[in-house]
Parts: sequence; C-alpha cells; structure tokens
Amino acid sequence: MKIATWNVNSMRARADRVEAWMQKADVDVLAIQETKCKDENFPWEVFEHNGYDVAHFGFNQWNGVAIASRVGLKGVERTFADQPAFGKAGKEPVQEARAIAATCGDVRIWSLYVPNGRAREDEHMSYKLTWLNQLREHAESWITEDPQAQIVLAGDWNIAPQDSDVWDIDFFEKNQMTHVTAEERTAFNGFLDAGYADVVRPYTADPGIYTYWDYTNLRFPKREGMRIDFLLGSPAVAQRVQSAYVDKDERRGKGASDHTPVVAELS
DNA sequence: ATGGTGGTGGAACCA
Repeated sequence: MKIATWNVNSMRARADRVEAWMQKADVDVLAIQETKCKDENFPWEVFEHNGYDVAHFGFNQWNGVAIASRVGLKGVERTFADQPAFGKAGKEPVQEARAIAATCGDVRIWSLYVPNGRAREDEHMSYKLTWLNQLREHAESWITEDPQAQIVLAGDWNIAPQDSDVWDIDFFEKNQMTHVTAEERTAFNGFLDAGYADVVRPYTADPGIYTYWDYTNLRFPKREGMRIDFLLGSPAVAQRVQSAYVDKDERRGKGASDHTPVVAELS
C-alpha cells in the first residue's frame, strides 16, 4: 500500500500535474493540502477518471485539504475534535479547513495543513502551537487506547524539526525566521514522544533532501529548501514501511507546486 | 541581469 502526502498549492492550477503524478507514482492514497477551493470548484473528475474516491474539505481560497484513495474511503471526518479556531480581532473565530481524515484500506489517514506561524511573535504562531498541541493530545490517545492502531498523520507541518532540514540554519536564526524555533520543534517532537515515527526520514537521510522550496529568491535552483512535509506513522504502521522517497522531480519545470510529494510504501 | 514567485480574485493577502 503506497501512501503519499503533497501540498499542491491549488488543486485547480495543479490538476494536470496531480493527475500525471498519480499515474506515474501509482499511489493508493494521496493526502492533499492547500486545495485552495470550495467543493464546487474541486476537480473531482481528476480522481474519478483514475479510479480514486476522494473526499475534500474547503470553504474558500484559503487552506483546503483532501484525501484520494483507491483502496476505500470510509469514516470521513472534517476537523479534529476541539480543533482550535482562528479569528482576527473583532471577527468570529472559525475552525479552518486544515484537517480531514478517512480510513483507507486498514489505515486511518489524516491530511493535515498545519497553520503557518508567519513570524515568531505573531498571533498566528501561538495559534499554530495550540493547534498542534490539541492534535497531539488526540493522536496520543488514539494509540494509548489501541496500541495496534494503524494511523498516518500526513501533511505540511510547517516545521523543520532538525537543523539539517533547512539549507542554512544560521540564516534562519539570524533573520529570526519561523519553522525552526524551539517551541515549534517541541510541538513536533510531541508526536514522536507519543509514539509516532517519521517513516520517510530513514530512507531519505542524506543532507539536502527537502520537500519545499520557496518560489521567491531562486530557492530551488540554489538548492535552498526545507524539509517540512512528513508522514508520521503509528507504531503499527511504522513496522510495515518498506521504502520511502521524496519526489524532487515534481518541483521542476513550469507549473510546479512549491512542495514535492512525499511517499511511503507499506507492506 | 545587482534582479529573480505564484495562486486567488479582481485589491490585497497568503505563503
């Protein structure tokens, strides 16, 4: 069973590339982030024509997550319990379209788009940390209650957990950038402490393997990327992993997303 | 070449 996660940065703009990639990669399940559309604009046919069921969750041009599967798609859940809401001053806080789950085959998959903290002192940073902590509490309880549970937390985590996950940690510290702070890393490591494992890193341990390159500043040709997209597996999933890779080719050429697909194959 | 983005929606915001 082949599982992938991919922040496509607009499902409409990326429809052809997503279709071609799914055919090439032959994945069974694809967790998608940043669809940037509502249901009425979602390109359902891209998936249906290729034999996939798909569930989407999106309100507008912001965020948006989906799961496509050709091994079943049951128990679709939108937002996790008590998912923190965000609202600008004077506006009603809303639970954003950042989490959708489905059971595909025998695995519970979450497609997650973790909030971007924007800046170290920004109110979005505390939102991000709270959001992650709330999710972690649930994720921890799922495997505490059932140690055999097969769960994959897939998505754009907007965190570089290790210094080697960015092209130059000194640049990030000097410019007070996000994604690398102790608070963000602690939030991410909470999932590892709870028993989840990054099932891709063991197969992609070489330096310079990233999943995201900013469109600006020629980051891709300069090889200045970040590893921020992860497949975290519960213990029962982790022991099934046979191989994994990051598809850097998908970042090349005209019309690429700024993120690459990240893939793991389970027995 | 001292700059160099892309998506959405139709200006400004987001990443």
